[in-house]
Amino acid sequence: MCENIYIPLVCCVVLFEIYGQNFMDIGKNIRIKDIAKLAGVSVGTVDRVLHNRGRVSEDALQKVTSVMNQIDYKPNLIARTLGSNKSYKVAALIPDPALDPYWAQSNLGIIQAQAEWAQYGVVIDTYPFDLYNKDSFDHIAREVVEDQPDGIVIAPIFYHESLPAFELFHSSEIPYVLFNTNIHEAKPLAFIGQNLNQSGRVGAQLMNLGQHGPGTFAVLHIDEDVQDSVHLLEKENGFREYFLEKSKSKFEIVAFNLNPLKPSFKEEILKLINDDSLKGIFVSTSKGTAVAASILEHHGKNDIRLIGYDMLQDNLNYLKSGTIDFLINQNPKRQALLGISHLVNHLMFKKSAPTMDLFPLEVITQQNVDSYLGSGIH
Amino acid sequence: MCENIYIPLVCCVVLFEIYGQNFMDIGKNIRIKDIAKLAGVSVGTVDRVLHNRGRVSEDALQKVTSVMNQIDYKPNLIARTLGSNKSYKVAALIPDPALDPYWAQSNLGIIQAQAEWAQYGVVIDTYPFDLYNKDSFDHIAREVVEDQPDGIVIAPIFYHESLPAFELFHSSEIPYVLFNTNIHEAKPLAFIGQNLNQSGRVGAQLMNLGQHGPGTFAVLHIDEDVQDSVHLLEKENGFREYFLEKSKSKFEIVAFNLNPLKPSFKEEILKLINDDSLKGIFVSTSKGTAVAASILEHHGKNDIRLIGYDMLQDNLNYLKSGTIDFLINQNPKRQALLGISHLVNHLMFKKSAPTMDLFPLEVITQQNVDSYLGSGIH
DNA sequence: CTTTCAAATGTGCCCGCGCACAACTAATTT
DNA sequence: AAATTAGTTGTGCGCGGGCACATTTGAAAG
Repeated sequence: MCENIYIPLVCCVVLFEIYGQNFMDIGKNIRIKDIAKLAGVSVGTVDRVLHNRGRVSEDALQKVTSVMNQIDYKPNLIARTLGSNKSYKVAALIPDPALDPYWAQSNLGIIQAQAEWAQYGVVIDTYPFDLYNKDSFDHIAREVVEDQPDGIVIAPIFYHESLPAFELFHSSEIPYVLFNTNIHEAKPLAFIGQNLNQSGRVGAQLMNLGQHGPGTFAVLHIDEDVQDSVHLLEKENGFREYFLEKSKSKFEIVAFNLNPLKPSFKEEILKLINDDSLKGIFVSTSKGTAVAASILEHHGKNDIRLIGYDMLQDNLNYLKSGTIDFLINQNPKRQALLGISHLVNHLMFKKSAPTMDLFPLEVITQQNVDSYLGSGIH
Repeated sequence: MCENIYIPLVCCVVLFEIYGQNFMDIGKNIRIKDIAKLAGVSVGTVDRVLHNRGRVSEDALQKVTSVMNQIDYKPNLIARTLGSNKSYKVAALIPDPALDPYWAQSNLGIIQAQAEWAQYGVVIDTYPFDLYNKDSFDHIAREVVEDQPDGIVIAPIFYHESLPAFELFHSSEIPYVLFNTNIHEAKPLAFIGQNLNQSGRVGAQLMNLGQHGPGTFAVLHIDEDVQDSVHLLEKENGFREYFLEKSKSKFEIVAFNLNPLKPSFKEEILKLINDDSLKGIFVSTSKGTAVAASILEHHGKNDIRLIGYDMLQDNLNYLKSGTIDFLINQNPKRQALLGISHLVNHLMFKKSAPTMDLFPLEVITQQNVDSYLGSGIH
C-alpha cells in the first residue's frame, strides 16, 4: 500500500518540524530523546517501553510504540556499552593446549580474543581439560559453573560427557557457544564449525583430480581415541559419497581406524602403502596427517597423494616438502575467536549470533599456504 | 634489571594505596582520572600531555610521563568515540558496479560497510566511474576531492591516471586506502589485495596436479582493455615461474591477450582448444573465466582443465557443471569492506591499519563453493 | 476533606573521554 | 600599586543510554 511509501516521509517531516532545517544535514541516528519528543513523553517512559520493564500506562505505551513503528530506531551501541559499565566474565572450555598442537591453535584464538576484549572490560578465563581424560572434562565443567561466568565457549569433544554439562549450563542460565564439534541435542547460542560431510567431499574431489583408475584410496582415522569418532566418520561418509555419486569411478575406498600408540600401528600402515594400487590417502585428523606424511616421506612414496587437515607446524613442513598435497583448514584459531566474539556481542551489545556459523572449507596448498599464514587471522 | 620486574608491582601497590582494597578485584582499565591522581595533577593536564597539545609545564610533563611509563594506559575507545561525536564522510571510488559483475561484488562490500558504520555516524558515498573510460576516472577523482571527504577508498585500476589523483589526495591531506590494485608509487594508509605472482603460482600448481606431460597450458588474458594489464602479467609470471622451478616439467606455456569484443576472438580461441596437446587453460580475469568456460562447454571439451578467478554467478554455474575446475577467489566484497574498515578505524579510533593486507588465495572448488557462499562474508 | 498508597512519569547522574573555557599564578608593564 | 599579559592548571559540559530515585497523578481509604 501507499502507506509503506509514505511512512519514512512522514517521519522525516515530523522530525523536520521539530528540529528545523539543520536536521536534514546531519545524518545522525534517532535518539531516545527524539522518540520521547515525538511521542510527547519523557525519555524515562521510552526507556521503560524499550526494555519493557512495565510501569507504563496503556496510553503512553500506545504513543511510544506508534512512533517506534514509524521510525527505525537503532540504539547507539557505543553509548549503551559506556553507560551500563558492566564487566563480563567469559569461560573458555577447551582441551589443554599444552598437550596438543591443534588445540594450541584454538588457544591462540582465545588469547587474541582476550587482548581484543580486555579494554571493554571482558575477562576471558581458560579452563583447560585433559584431551584424553573424560573425567577431567566433567570436573572442569562443574568448576566453570561454580565460578558463575556470564557466558561459556566450549569445544565439546566428548559427546556423552557434554550432555550433562549443557544441562548444568541451562539450569544456571548461562548462555554458551559451541565450536569445533556440534552436539545436536544441545541448544547453544551458536555453533561454529564446518560441515564435516562436505569436508570429506572436498577431500575426495581433490583426491580424484587428475587421477586415473583403477586404484585404491584409503581413509585413515589416526587417533588415540578412535571409538568416540562420530565426527571423523562424517568426513569419511562425505568422502565415500563423492565417489558413489560419480558412477564411473574406478576407485575402491578403504577405511581404517588406527591408533598410533598401538604397537601394530606402523606395521598396518606399511602394509597399506606398499600396496601398489594405493593412489591416495585421506587422513581425517590433523595430527594424523603429519604421522602419515612422515611415514610416506620416510619410505619415499612421493606418488601417493596425501590429503589431511589443518595448518599445524608439522603439516606445513610436509606441505612445503611436497609430501602433503592438500590440507583442509578447519581454522581452530578463528573458530575460538569467533565463538567468543559471538558470545560477547550477545552479552554486551545484545546482538543475535547466527545459530550456525559454518566456516568455509579452506583448501591449503604449497603455493597458497604463505598467503594464509600472512593474513592476520590464521 | 630488577626494576623491570618491580615496575608493575610498584604500579599496583600505588594504585592499591589510592583506591583501597576493591581495586584488585575490578579488572578495569586505568582511566585518565587515575593517571591524574597518580601524577598529582588534573585530568586536563594529563589530557594535554597525552595529545601533546603543549601548555604544560616541564614539571607536570615529567610527572605525567613518569606515570605513563610505569603503567600501560589504553584509552577507552568506546568513550572516546561517544564523546567526540564527529560524523565522518568516506568516499568510495570504484568502477561502476552496474557495468561489471566483479565490481558489483565490491559494491556489495561497500553497501555492507554502509550498514555497519551508519550507526556510528559514518556516511559512505560511492563515486562510480566508467570501467572503460579513463577520463571518467579523472573527472570523478576531482569531484571526490571537491566534496572534501574525511577519507577515500579507491580501486585504482588505471595506473597512469591514478598518480595525479593521489597527488590531489595528498595535497588535500585526505587519507586513502587502496584495494584490488596496488600502485607502488602511492603512499596510501593501506593496501588491500592479493599477491598476484603467488596467485599465478597457485593456479599453476592446481593446473599441474595429476597431469602427465607432454602438453601445453595456455594463459589467457581475456579483457576488453588488455594494454593496461600489468597486474594480469604478474599472474602470468607467477604461473610460468612455477613450471620453470619444476625442472622436469614437460609442459609448454603459451599466453594470449584476447579481446572478446574483437571479431577474431572466437576464431583464435577455437584454434587453441582444438589443439590436442592443450591440457589446461588459466584465465587471469574473472569475466574471462566464464567466457572461456562457455566455449569449452559448448564444444564439449571436458578434458581441458580450466582455472580462473572469482565467484561471479556465471563462474559458479560453470564450476558446478564441472567445466571450471578451480576458481581463485579474490574476494572483492571483502576487500572493499575491509578497506573501509581500516579507514574508519584510522579516522575514528586512531587505530593504525596494516600497510599491506594481503588476502589469502582462496581455492574454490565444486565441493567447497557452498561453504564459501554460506559463510557470511562472501 | 485530608491522608495514604500505588501506579505512572519525569529528572538527574553516571560511564570515560575530548574539548572549551574559567581560574589561578607569576612576571612584566603602566 | 594596579593592570595587563602570558603561561599553566583545573573545571565543567556533552556525547546517548541505563538506571535509580524524585515527583506527580489519581483513586481509594480514613
